[in-house]
Amino acid sequence: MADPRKKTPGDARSAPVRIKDIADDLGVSVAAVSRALRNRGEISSEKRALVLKRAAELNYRPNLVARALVTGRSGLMGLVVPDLVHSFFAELAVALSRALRRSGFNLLIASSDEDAELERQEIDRLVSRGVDALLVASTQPTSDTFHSILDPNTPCVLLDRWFAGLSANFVGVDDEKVGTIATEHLLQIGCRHVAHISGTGVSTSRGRLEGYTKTLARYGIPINDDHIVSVQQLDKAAVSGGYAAARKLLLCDPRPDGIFCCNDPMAIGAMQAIFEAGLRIPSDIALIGCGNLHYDSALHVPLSSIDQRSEALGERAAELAIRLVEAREPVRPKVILLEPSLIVRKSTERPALRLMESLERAAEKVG
Amino acid sequence: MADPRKKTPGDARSAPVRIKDIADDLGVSVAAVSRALRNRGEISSEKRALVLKRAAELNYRPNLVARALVTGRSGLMGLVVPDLVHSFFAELAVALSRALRRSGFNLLIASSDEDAELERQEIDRLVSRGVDALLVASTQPTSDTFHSILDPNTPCVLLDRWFAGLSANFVGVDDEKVGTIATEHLLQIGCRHVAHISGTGVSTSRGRLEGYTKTLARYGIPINDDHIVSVQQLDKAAVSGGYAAARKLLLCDPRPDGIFCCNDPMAIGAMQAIFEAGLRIPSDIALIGCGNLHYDSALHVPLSSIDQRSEALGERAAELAIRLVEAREPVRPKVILLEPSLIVRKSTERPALRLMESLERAAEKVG
DNA sequence: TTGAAAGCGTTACCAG
DNA sequence: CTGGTAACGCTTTCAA
Repeated sequence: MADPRKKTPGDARSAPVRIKDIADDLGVSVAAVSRALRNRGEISSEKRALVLKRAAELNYRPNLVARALVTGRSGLMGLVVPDLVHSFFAELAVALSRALRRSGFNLLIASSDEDAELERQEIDRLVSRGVDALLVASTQPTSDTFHSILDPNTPCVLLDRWFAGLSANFVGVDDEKVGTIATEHLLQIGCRHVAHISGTGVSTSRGRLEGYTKTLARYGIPINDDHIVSVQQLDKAAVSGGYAAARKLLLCDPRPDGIFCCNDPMAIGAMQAIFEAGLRIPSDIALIGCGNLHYDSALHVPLSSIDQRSEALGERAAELAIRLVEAREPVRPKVILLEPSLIVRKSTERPALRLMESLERAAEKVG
Repeated sequence: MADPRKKTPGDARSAPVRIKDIADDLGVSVAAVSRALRNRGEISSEKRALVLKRAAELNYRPNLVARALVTGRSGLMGLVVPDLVHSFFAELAVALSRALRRSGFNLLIASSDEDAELERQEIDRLVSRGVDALLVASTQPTSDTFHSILDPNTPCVLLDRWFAGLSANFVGVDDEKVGTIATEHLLQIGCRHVAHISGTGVSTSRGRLEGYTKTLARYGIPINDDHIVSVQQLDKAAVSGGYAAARKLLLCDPRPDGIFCCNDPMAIGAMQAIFEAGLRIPSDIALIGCGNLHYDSALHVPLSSIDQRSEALGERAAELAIRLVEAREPVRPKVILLEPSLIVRKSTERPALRLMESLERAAEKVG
């Protein structure tokens, strides 16, 4: 007798086994099998054992699509980032994916290419796919456009970037502090003319710029507008953007002796420009980036950076997203601000600092 | 009048709008709305326009989960890699994701952590989720274990790594050629003692090793077993593995004057070991890796590498996977081998080579 | 404890 | 061209 569920007569592929198949096979109801399989609801332990055994034999795989349709929960989370090629977002995606897996969620990743409209489409699509929550490093220009995109039924966590005035879930670092730490570090190693290569449009750039200007002010240093250069494509063309910006800075008078870059790829571009100009790092110009990417320490000159804690960020975001999904009712938006930290490498190591370090090391040994 | 579809009485969230809502609203059948929305089947253009307009007004989003259940196609592809933190796989994931998006697919990414059992579980789960195809850089030890994992109804494309004797779809580079190009390059720049830091267990390592030994043989150079060091954790701990392996190599007599590393992270580790030993690259030891990662050119010494064409690989794999999904019947397995290419950077630039290059450049100008 | 049956939102088949 | 309606595989209520 031919199996009516075979796709095509000559096809070797057999249809996947369903709950009903197990039920028929065992002469019990589908309800019982469903309960046994998930170890839920009332069921005798003998029957459960029987079902489990048969399911294993038949290599039964639950159809998660069907389950999602009836339960209204897919076990999927959606991640939207501006550019997955930018290592910070790749690292973030990895951390998120890891953390979510532990709770049985899978991650659906979409790139917006720093295009607000494309981001809208991707979010729409993820919502259509029934993701239980959305995690997005948004590229929207304003809080309004962002809000208009969201689906009221899908909880959302903002990553890395936030919007003024928008009450939303957010996980990221304190960007003003990022700017403060970096700028202060450059000042403390003796830089007199600290420049900044900035991004545009997003909260991270604004916050870091603010940390930069406030710190200079606090140190009584006048702000030189020429020493602040903005790069348009924050992530997509960061390296070339940083390169171009640094070249502009090198023409300034006075020439900067320290540059704080909005992110590490920009710093890599800047590094290249500095070398091409025949200058040395850090002796002529000290350089610090932001993101603390995995390969920073292996760069031409190992790059000092501000750690944005991509791993912790992923964990905390996953945690928060899961809590939102679990909550039956809407929950008050939560903001998680992680502390950025300074990672000193060769690109900002000046003799003075090296001296201090060796003193500290000596002190450690003594203590 | 209370909407019976509201989740909870006090809840501001309203249930998503369905086809049925539009149908009721317009006084037409769900079938008509469904057809209009997808622009399929017979339907008058006036009615279609009407439906489309109302759908837009109501901000209708198709429920892709329901659609997947009935059509048996999810529009999802599953990617399984050993370690997403390894840049090669991150770059591959990005390329794949990009290519798939153009055809309306989303990508579900899972990491196996180089654990065969975990890989099995992840594949199971992706199949459960109804992915239309699987793309996997497998960590299984043998062709048999791999085959036993697969679902007969879900087409699969092997990425980067393949299994002897398994007739399957595969997209990757020709690994023996990788080994040949790298080894030959080191010989041609004048290395007399070329060592190899190898991986274990997977086809890529075996192929590259084979290219290495065959090339030495072809040049009439006896193989020195001490000059071949294997690293266990191919991707998870590649940097530290490369570091340890290089340290071992530095103790050899004769000491290698050129090292071909199985991948770039290993080369980064090796680079560190070489510097720590007070040696210079490339003058004391030339170094070449494999993968041509984005940041290679910004490293301490810009790293020569064999390009594995992660972008093209993603593209071709996406293409192939889509074809498999589209095909109604099983299609004969296809193997796509991409040509690896040599990327020369400072880590293998020897005076002799520079001379040759300038000669070539001069020749070009003349020609 | 058990099983029958009513959905979940969509598509696809058929009869008008 | 149109509109009922039966699936898709599963969970969950409800009555036995």
